[in-house]
Amino acid sequence: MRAFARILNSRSPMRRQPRTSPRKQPRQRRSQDTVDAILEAAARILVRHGYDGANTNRIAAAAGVSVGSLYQYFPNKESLVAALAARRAGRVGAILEARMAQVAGAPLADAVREAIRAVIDAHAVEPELERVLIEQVPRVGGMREVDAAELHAHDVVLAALRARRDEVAPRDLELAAFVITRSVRALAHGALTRPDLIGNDKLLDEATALVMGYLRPDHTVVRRAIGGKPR
Amino acid sequence: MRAFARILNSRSPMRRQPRTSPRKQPRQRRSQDTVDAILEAAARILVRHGYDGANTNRIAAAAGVSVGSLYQYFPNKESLVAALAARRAGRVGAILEARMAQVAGAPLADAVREAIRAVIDAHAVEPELERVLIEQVPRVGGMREVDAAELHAHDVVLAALRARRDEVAPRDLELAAFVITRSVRALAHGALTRPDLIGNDKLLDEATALVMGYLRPDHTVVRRAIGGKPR
Amino acid sequence: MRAFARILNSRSPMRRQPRTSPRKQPRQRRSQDTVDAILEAAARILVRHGYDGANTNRIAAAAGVSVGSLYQYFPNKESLVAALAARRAGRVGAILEARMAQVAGAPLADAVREAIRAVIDAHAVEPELERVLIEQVPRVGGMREVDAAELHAHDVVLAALRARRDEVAPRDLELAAFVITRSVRALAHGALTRPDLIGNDKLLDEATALVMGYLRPDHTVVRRAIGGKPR
Amino acid sequence: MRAFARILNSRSPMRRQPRTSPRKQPRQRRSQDTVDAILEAAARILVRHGYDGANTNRIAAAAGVSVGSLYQYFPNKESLVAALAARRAGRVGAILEARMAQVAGAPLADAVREAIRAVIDAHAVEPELERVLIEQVPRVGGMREVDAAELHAHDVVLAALRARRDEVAPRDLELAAFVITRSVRALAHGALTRPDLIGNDKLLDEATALVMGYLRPDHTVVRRAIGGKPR
DNA sequence: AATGAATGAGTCTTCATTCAT
DNA sequence: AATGAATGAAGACTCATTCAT
Repeated sequence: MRAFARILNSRSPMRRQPRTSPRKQPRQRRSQDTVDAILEAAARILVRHGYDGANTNRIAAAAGVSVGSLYQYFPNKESLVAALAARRAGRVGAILEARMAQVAGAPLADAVREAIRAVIDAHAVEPELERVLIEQVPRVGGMREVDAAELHAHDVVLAALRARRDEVAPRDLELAAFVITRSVRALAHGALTRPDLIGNDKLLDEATALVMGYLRPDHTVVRRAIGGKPR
Repeated sequence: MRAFARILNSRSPMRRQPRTSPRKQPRQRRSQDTVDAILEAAARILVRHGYDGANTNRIAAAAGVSVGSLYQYFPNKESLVAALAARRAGRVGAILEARMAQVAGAPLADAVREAIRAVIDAHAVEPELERVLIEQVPRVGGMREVDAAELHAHDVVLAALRARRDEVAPRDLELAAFVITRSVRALAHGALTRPDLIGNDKLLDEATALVMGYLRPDHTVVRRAIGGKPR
Repeated sequence: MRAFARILNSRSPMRRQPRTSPRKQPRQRRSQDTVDAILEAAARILVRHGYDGANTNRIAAAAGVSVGSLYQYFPNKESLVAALAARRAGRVGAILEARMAQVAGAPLADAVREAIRAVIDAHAVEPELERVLIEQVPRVGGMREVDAAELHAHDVVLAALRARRDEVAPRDLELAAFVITRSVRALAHGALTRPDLIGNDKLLDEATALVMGYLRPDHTVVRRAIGGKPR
Repeated sequence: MRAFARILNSRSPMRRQPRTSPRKQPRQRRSQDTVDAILEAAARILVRHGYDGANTNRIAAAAGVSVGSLYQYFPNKESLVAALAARRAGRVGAILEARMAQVAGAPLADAVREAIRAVIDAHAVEPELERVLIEQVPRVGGMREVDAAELHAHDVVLAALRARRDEVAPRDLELAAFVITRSVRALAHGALTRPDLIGNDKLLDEATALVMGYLRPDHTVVRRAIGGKPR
């Protein structure tokens, strides 16, 4: 009963908010391979055809499995995007957290710069997929996993700010974390469409200047050492 | 003949990129009313049901016209979103430009603050619709109009930066415009989901601090006069 | 939003009980023709392939219309059966009521016989379709229309019994109506699978004897005048 | 290869009529337990979700076995219903036959009453399952087992009528058996939806009156002793 | 210009059944 | 014997779009 199963999911009139979580955990080895193949294929198709151009049959075919298998593990099309997004968000979060730990003792400017570098790099791994996910994730709905990841980044930043409470100007650290997280992410995403910002540190320089100027307004940024006079 | 129509439109493998511009300009007064009714209905439906839940028949019905009439003025579903987005972008751009002109002679800090206020306010007029558009616009494709609007904002900011070339630290003004435009927009959008930032100047304070810190690293920001010692 | 629309329908865990009522009333002449064609085709397909073997695409094709048109007037497959059943039930009810009116003044035995004849005849018009409907109707769910028709028959019989209150033995007339309605219908249906009972009055004789024996236990039935001694 | 399998089975254009008999007889004790578990689960699922909502995977899961095991004993979904129906029919038949034997020497009126009581009672054991089976059995096809059971009831009644040939009015005893069997079954089924007829002898009284009036039109029924004058 | 009936390709999703392990 | 992952044909249903009226 297709209709029946769906009934359980609806919440708001705006969105049907279908369960985006995987249907069942693969237990056997074979299953895990299947799941991986499906996810890889989904990423590929998504990149090549966009969300609307991707359909579950196509994805299954590209994965070399039957649609049935796909639906064995993913309750619907959206959950595929959700899984991909969750995977990605997890990676970004892990990278960020690791780098933050590394630079915990470094001077603020260095720490900020390295953290931002981590975020930019993390977002640039699979830029195509990244872009599709950015576009599609919001419409796929609640997506608790992704939200959780965003929150995670926010928390990591917040923790770092608290640890350096006396070094930074903003008093409302929660709000500061929001401002920083949002801005840096926006820049990292924005870079995806600006080829001139890829492969060099230009964006990193600017983002660092932006955040440092915010955290330490009295701070003098050395943007480009090369022959530049201090600004 | 849907498939057929698509073939004519497709350019990249990724996206079919159909024409998003209106089909024909309404000339008579009655026509203009019809177009407005359709657009209002589209906005309403989009807000209430999301892009996927919106269908042209439903929109036409909500507008009190027949589907046929809808297609008289809009070549396809996406063009509706495009029109809405263009309309909105136009408004934001106009507001920004006007405010910029007003504060052209004001001190930098004031100018920045007022410009940001304009952007935040402009984005908060119809927050629901705003959110839907943010979510859907990217997937609707190129959307020249919207891109144009974004570009317009960018240009306005760039022009302002050039006019104050000697007052601001960044040397690559184009890049600076990118950084500022992106960041502020991200914050304005982010506010949409944070009720605590609506109806007060908290976000405005922070955004101003962010941008000013970027433009004038040596600048001392007065965030909240309330008992705060200068940072 | 397919899923969305469905949510509204569910009631018991047992059955999704989708709306079986037509989707919209055809207004134009063309529409009515379409609806008729669909219904005719549905009957044909149902008879030839059974409920499970019938699919909406096939029915639409047989009707010479597109699936879309079918769904314009019928929300789902089941509603087709419902419409057919309702139509049929309506006819049977009308015939029964008319005949009842005609024999209102006749002797009880004659009235009973004629009413039963009406029922048997009504059920034998399209025996194939009849059989399919009998089989499928119960599973198609609540089917208010059909229930209503059943109720109608029950009411007609009950009214007749009340009018002849003093002529009939049973005291609980409502219960008697139930017994009679059920039994006669069962016999009429049963005849569908017994070729030997078609085209003659054998079943009519027996059913009349059954009902008369029930209503007037003291009554002497003349079953077949042919050489039979009174029973 | 579902389609393929069907080709092998199809006989009439109307129905594919797959084999409904169990696949193999369980020999070991464990196997029998498995079969029982499956049947119980099938009954449960059928009652709770209806035929269409029941699927073999679900049934297997509910039975605590794998689908594979299910298919080890039942060639297809329909055979499950068939098995259930056969089981039930067998029980009803056995009860009827036994009761008939008991009242073979009793006065006709008593014999009839007791036989009917047996039928009503037998049908009321698991009313929910009963209803599902009534609804679904016809569409599951020929169902030899069930037909056989029906036939069995018919035969038992016919035999009894023959034994009392001189006591009963109808001359065509085969036809009389048909009339009686059908009517009583219809009433027993009908009672399933009338709560007021459950748990008392009302229906039994009426059914007895119906059958006795048919068998002995000259017979005086004593329906309710309470204050009633003989009818 | 408007209407709204008609279209039909396309999509998601299910589930009976098989078969490698 | 049992398992349960995999299969994939099949079907219900939607909705952007067209076009006769």
